[in-house]
Amino acid sequence: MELDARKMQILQAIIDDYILTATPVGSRTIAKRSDIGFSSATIRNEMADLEDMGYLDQPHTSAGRIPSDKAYRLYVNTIMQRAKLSDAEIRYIQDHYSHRLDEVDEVVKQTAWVLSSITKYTSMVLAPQLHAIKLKHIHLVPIAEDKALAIVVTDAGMTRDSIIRIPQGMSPDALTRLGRTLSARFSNCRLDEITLQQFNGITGEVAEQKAFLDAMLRSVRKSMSPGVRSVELSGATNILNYPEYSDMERARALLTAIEEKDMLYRMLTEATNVEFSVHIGAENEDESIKDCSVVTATYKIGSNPIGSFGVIGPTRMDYARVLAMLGQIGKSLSEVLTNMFEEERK
Amino acid sequence: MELDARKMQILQAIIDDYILTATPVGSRTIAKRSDIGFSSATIRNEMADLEDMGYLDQPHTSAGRIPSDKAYRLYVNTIMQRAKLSDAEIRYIQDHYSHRLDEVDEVVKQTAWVLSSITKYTSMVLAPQLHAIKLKHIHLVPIAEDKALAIVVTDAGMTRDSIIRIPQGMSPDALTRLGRTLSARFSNCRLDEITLQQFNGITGEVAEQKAFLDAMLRSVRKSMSPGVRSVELSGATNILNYPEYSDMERARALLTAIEEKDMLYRMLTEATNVEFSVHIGAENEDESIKDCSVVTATYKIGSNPIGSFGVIGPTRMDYARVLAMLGQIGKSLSEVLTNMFEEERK
DNA sequence: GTTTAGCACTCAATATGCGTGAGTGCTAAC
DNA sequence: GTTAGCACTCACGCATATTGAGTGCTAAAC
Repeated sequence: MELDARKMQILQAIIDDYILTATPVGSRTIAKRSDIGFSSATIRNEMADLEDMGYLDQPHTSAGRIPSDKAYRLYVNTIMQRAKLSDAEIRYIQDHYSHRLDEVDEVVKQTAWVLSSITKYTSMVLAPQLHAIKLKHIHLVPIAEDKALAIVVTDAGMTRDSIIRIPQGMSPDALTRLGRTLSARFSNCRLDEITLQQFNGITGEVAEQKAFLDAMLRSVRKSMSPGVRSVELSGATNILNYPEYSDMERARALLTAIEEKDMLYRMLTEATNVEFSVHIGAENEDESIKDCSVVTATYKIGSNPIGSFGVIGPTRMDYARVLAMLGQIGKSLSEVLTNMFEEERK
Repeated sequence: MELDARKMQILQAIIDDYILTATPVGSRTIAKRSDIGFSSATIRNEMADLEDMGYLDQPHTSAGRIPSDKAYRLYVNTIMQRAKLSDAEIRYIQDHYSHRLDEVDEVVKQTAWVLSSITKYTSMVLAPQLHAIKLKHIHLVPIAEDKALAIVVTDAGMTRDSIIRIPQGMSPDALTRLGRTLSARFSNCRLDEITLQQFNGITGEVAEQKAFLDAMLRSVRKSMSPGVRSVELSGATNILNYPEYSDMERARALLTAIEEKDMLYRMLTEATNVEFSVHIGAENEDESIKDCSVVTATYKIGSNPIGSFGVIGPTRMDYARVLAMLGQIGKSLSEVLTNMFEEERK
């Protein structure tokens, strides 16, 4: 059987309607639309075909049809065109990034909030994956007899510190010098590219301090990589607004899975590799969200994709609009972060 | 009417039963308990009295009685005795604090998790309110032409840093000296006690840098006070397990209010002043949780109460057990934090 | 005077049955 | 190929019993 233009048109009409109403769509509903020139009977025949082809499902014999995952996939891949946001929407997004945001954490939280408030879905934002960022300086500041503060300043101007234990007998002076040596050696290296082997390049006074350097590197790296818990959620309860989750059991299962964050972290990390991603229903790896869709986008600092964010919602999501919104928010978010770091840098 | 021993006994039986079952308790149910020597008719009479006195409510004429807020208040104040946790429970709690926890954030998150997993309620933990902690050192480290890192080391060994802009023309040397002056002046002061006025005490080379100092103080203070967003939640979906929230609308309203965190922050900040607090139903200020109970406890670093944590659940909460659990967790939490800082300190 | 057995009554919750309407598939005519 | 028409299906809503847990009251028993 052929998926001809008319079938396509009818399928789109069904998807459009179902996204809006969440109720199975009947042939008459479609026939009544002004832009369709066929009777309900004809449409019924086409719908039967579409069902055979796997694009439509029927909850029970006397109900209308609902689009299958396959239909949404077709829609996203070939039918859909990127929606254009209204001026008001664009302004809404920009406004929420216009006031001063000092901390990365704040920006992340703000993004999650804006995202869920504008899409009305559950949003998630992965904090910037800073280990991919380049080093600029390492300062070692003694703060106690056997303790020092390792301060890492990145290419992008961001700093992180962590407390490390100093080996016995190392003078504050030696510490400062060590900091300088390390800075010179690793300036412009990515944090996750520095391995213990590379310390071999540094000889002389540092050579004996392998264990110390190793501990330091680990400590610094740990403080830079935010880990599972750095997924910021917002609007989790939006889920409860969609009729597909009016069943308590389902809603609870989904909310519990989301609250866990593990899965989200995995998905978002994965998603950092592609500018946009759309996972529809059963395409999702994780059992607990096989009846949801997940749409993500990335954000950048400068031109490096450094994190991702997205929404979780029912499969009858308005993909076109969501993608447009993600695009716009990604733009604003990238700008804010880039400015933030540009400013630090100069 | 008098609240005699028998009424008390019956009331307690009703509360016990209702906490367990969440269904209105009838006179026969109570009469069947082996430790009650009265017939259902007698109990019915007493129950009518208790209802008149405001300790019981009746959802409708042909239903049993449920305890009122007033009854729970009486229970908590006079009837209840602190439960004793089983060895297994105590071990469960201790085990979850036994492995290495490096960061305060980790400890806070861990606490929230343990709390909700053991109580099966929604838990919340207010991050340590560090502005109440005493300063030890202030380091000022230049990191760029016009930028420096202000590192604050507290009495308790914790460090925080923030980037500040250096006034034009200040040499790295002057900066270091300024750090030393400030350290000497404010060592052992509480961060929230340092005001701009006190800078008057510092004259000489610092005198002209008022604006700079002010900015620095503000910046440091900001990085120390965690703010509204520092309420860590866990087990929000536990709420959905309780039949009192099987109504979607109610559940959504409550979850939304909790997700907001604003209210929780207010309550927990308040609660930091008292070792334990119990707010039953309508005793809560906030409209959205007037049918929940909130139980909190504080935790300490050394002997200073520095934060609080607690659970939100239905009013038919098992207060005795919850209080015992909060006590035990508070103990472990305080120990971990105190050790963490003791260790840093030495 | 207090307690209890007995009984009539109430009312939410559950089950039962029926009408309604949205929707289908099929067939025959256009 | 398209469409009108018709018989059929089935979830949903509604009204009507049925049930049973629980009450309050009264009168007898202790």
